[in-house]
Amino acid sequence: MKSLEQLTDSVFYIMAALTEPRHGYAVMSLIEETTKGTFVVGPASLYTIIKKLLAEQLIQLHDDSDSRRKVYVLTDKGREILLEDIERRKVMIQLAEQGLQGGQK
Amino acid sequence: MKSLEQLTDSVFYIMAALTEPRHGYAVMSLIEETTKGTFVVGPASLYTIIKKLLAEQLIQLHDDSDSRRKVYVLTDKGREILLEDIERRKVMIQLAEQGLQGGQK
DNA sequence: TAATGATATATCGTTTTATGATATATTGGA
DNA sequence: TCCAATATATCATAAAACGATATATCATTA
Repeated sequence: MKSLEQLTDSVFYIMAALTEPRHGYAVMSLIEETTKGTFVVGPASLYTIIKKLLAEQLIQLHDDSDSRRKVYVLTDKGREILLEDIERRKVMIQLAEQGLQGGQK
Repeated sequence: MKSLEQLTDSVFYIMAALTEPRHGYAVMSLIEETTKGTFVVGPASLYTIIKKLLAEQLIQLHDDSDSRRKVYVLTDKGREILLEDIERRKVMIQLAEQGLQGGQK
């Protein structure tokens, strides 16, 4: 994520999970659940990415973090970037589907 | 792409472009055009990925390749995997949008 | 016809990103 | 009290992507 122009899939999943305040472990579990185990973000990836997102101020520590759990949530900047990336991804899918249709001819 | 369970964005874009027979340079140009320069796959990434996709048999050399241009196209396996990944990505976007809506409350 | 810019493929070396393995500590049952 | 689940964290490594660069061809045009 050197420039955060585009989010990688892992980063996207994590940011999507942090549209609501959640602690790291909950983010991991949520991604695994919602993707039915298709996409797994292990602890190494998770905390590496969380560290970067904090540095980029796309997420922040939420109030009700205690010593045991650190709760994170998207910043406004984070929401904005997530929204932009959603749009990019929609176009991306559209392109692929167009291609697949065209090929059927 | 160690297991091709999920495609990275770059791989996805390239495979989407190869729903129709195209040579490498055309793939690069197409991605740049269709994403309005948002996403650029340079030659280094392109040919690295093409090499892998060939090895995994998700793309193949197309008939009308000559010495100058190598034309590639998705294999059936490639189409299948691209389709699966489109579905994954749709769910992914849905999750993010749900989160953003919920947070608005 | 020589030069130029666009087309086209390719690789080397490095950076960036992701992950497996592992460590550590806490909490809530059985 | 033992164990599984919860929870965070890092190290070392692997995988993925990319900048820079090299090389060659083709079409245009000066």
